[in-house]
Amino acid sequence: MDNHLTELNIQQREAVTCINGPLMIIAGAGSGKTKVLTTRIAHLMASGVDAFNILALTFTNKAALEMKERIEKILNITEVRNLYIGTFHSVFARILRVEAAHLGYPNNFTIYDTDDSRSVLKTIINELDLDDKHYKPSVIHNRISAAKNALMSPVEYNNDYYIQQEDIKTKRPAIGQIYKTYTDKCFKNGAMDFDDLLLKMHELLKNHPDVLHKYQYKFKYVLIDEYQDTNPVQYQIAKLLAATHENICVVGDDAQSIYSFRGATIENILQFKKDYEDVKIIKLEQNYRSSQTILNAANKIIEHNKNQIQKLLWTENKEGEKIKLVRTMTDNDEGKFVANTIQEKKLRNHYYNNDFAILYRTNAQSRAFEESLRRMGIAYRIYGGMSFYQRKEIKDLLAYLRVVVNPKDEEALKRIINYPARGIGKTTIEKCLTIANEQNTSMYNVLQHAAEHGFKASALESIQNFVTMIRYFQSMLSNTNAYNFAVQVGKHTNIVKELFNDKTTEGLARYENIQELLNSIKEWTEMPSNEDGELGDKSLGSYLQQITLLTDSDNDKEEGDTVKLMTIHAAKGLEFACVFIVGVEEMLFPNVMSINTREELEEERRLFYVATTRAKEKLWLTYANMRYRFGQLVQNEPSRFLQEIPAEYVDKSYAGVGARNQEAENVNRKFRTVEDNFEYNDIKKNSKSQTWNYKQQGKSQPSSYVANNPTRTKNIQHIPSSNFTPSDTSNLKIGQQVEHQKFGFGSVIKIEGSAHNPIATIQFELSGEKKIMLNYAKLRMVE
DNA sequence: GATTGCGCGATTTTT
DNA sequence: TCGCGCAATC
Repeated sequence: MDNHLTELNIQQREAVTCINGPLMIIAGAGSGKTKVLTTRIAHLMASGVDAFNILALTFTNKAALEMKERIEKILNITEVRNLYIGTFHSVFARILRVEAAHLGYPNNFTIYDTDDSRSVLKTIINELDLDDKHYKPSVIHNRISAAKNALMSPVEYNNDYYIQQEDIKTKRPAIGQIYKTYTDKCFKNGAMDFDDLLLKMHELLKNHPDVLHKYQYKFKYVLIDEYQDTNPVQYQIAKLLAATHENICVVGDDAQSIYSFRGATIENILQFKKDYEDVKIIKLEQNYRSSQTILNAANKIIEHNKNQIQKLLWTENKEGEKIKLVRTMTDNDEGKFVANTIQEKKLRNHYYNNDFAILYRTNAQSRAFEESLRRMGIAYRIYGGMSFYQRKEIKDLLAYLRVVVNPKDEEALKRIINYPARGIGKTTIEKCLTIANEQNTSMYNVLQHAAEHGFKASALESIQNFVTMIRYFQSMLSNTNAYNFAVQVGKHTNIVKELFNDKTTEGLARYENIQELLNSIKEWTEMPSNEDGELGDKSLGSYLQQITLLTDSDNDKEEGDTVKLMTIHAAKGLEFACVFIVGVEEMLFPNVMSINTREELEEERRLFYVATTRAKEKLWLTYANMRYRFGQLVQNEPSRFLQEIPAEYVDKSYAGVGARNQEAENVNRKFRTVEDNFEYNDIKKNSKSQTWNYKQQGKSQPSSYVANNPTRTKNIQHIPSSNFTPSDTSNLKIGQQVEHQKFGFGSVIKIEGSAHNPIATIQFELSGEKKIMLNYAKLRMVE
């Protein structure tokens, strides 16, 4: 332990060893923040603090995991397991699971992700007969989220004059009503959304002194990472938890606060000093990451912000190269320049793809870079986009698990009640919902007593079969672990089989995704737990709660050597040898949406600061004269931020129009043959099946690109035989060979549905299993 | 039930 | 431009 202390500088050591009382660490970019936090926790334990009494809150699972791993290197593993390290959301979810009854919630409450929340809102908006084009669920959700993060209840929302005026101005006066209905509905469904995890935690501590005391006593030491990004609820919770012992240590950097649009406020940093009289403040100002040039430039940039805590980052690192400013004609040229330059640097300076990051302000900018990297055969990976758990097939299977665990979960129920199709159509579902509303009960409860509600015979039978199935699952749940259970559900519902039979590229990917999900459940089931019951809960309910809080990157197994493409937001906390900040233009960066107030502009500047400080050795700033935006060619001025960097740190020789990417283009030409060899290597390194991380659902376009993949195929379209004439299918039999104009040849494996609307399930040779409505589809019987 | 076609809208987003 | 969501078709 002691030798870990010797590795620290004076300020870092002080931050680690000063264990009692309130402490605020202002940690500049690259100043060894994580090192300090982890060493501090290790030091606490070495000083005799029990792991069970330490709570460390982070913003991302990734940060939590990294901390855990680092502490494990210092301490033994069992001890680390007993620590409470996690995101605000995941830690609170665990506590709420234990304490749910105090709030009238079931232990197995569902956690709604953003999609679920929006879907609930959409239902409500339609029920209230409002126009969902004007009352867009995403907009409403943001508004409600903001209210929750500011600790504002629906009642307070509706009584707030200023808020009401705002909503009237935007012609959305019903938001308050929607908020109220939404809250009620979530409660009825036994569900909490992301914001509720914070809000309910606060409510729990605020209204239940016994519970508050329990956790105050338990968490004698509280640590909070990325403090500049906390919002008012998180702030209040931290304050409550730390009130007895006041052993609270927060780490943050006001200059890196970039999430104010999500309710985060730097106020919390300023308020901290007021809340705790004897607060100790330590500044970490030595930067271990960047070259002097890069760091000096960053310092100069952030100086333009009025609102900030004074500090000056310095480094002992080498001066390094100047920052290269690059102007290109178009956005496509920008893409080419970056790809060419990466190629050049790889060859000349022996960098790996992993050393490069391309950072942009908006996701839409990624395309030009994807194209040029692909053309050059450079393996890359895009971060952001659809997460694994948002995929349809994953959500479908999870929805079954959710309903079994919490039958009140209406969102999940609606998702699976007729998937795979089992004859419970729209009308039946509508009717259930109406009855549930009238009787103020859950939809599942209506299904359970369907016989009393006068459904027609066929619908009633389908419903009863469905309920029987769910009951069967529920009884199974008590006899087996989460993994076996999930496998059984997949089998029993035919979901797995259906995907298995779909031989299209997308179908294959979906099948693999399901397998991946099952694997992850298995892994989770087998993961060792701590000595404390709360973290050792291996039930399915506990799994579902934690899974919702995971994001894409949490599944991210290190995969190959790739150039990283991501938004600047996503890059926070990361570092790369070589960084390209692209699209450094007015209207883009700073973004048009954020140039109206000083606050907005300063946040954009902090964003630019964050981007700059990601670079260790080399930094390029690029901008284009013209680029396509929303299909229109627009001309942009270079960003105002560029002028904020003193000329002495910048190499402008690439910024002249004529000179633009000549050098890189020459290099490119010269090394073309070598490049092809590289391409081959990239394929090999990167061609392990990457089944998720697709940018958009259903598209077979992996965001991690495999160079010139020869196996990539378009779906083969069937060309109908010349003698194709539709047959009369009224007495189609199982086993009959048929031809479909599009799907090709196949054989009938099942016929269901009513007499006037028969549905045949046909196994096609090329297209997999399909359900065909015989009234519409043209089928030719093959002799 | 599943596929095609049109119209619309389009920052950032740790959970 | 491009992707999606919903309505019209098979």
